[in-house]
Amino acid sequence: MKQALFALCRQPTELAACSLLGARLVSDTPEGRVAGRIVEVEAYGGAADRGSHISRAVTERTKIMAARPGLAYVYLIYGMYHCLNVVAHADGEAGAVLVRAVEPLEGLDLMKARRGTERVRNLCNGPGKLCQAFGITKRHNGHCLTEAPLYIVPGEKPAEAEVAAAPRINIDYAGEAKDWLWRFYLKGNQYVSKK
DNA sequence: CGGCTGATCGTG
DNA sequence: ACGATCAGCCGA
Repeated sequence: MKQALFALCRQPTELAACSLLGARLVSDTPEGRVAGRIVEVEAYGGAADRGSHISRAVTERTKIMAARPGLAYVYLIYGMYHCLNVVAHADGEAGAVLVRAVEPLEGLDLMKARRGTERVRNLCNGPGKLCQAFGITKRHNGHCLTEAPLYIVPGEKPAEAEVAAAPRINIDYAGEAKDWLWRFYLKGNQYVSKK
């Protein structure tokens, strides 16, 4: 079970990204448990991917992208939101998968309270939103995602026909890499962040 | 569309 | 030390 996530994350980042679709993300806190199904991800690679944090420089913050597959890379964006990534890459490479959207399954009331909305579709349909709903902060940076209190249970890899590939969002600075089809989501799923 | 917000990182 | 930048979200 734990080996399953490690094996999934130890392959080229874009393949790991696809394979994470359908997996279950669980967060336990003193306030309760929330859980959901991953429905949208983006792959961010190593030196060759100008959209990726680590391609600019290997720094204290970004070096985790080259660390052990299966760890969480959580960072603060725009001063107020967090983004959850899963370190994933082939041996000797670097990369991480951004979890962009989740379909809420468990702990809906807690999610609603944390998010300040009653609309289920607005709870987890964005990387900052799902971190808010799941209580994910920089404290989870470096945490191993096979372990409580924040963990991922891989599911069946979705059939290729159910997966859509698209350019990644908000990386205009990434040169030619901005056109790479490294965003993946489940076709027709209503909890995806954008159509 | 614009405002919010602060860690991060290159520059001096 | 300083300033530019930013893999978002919200409300109008």
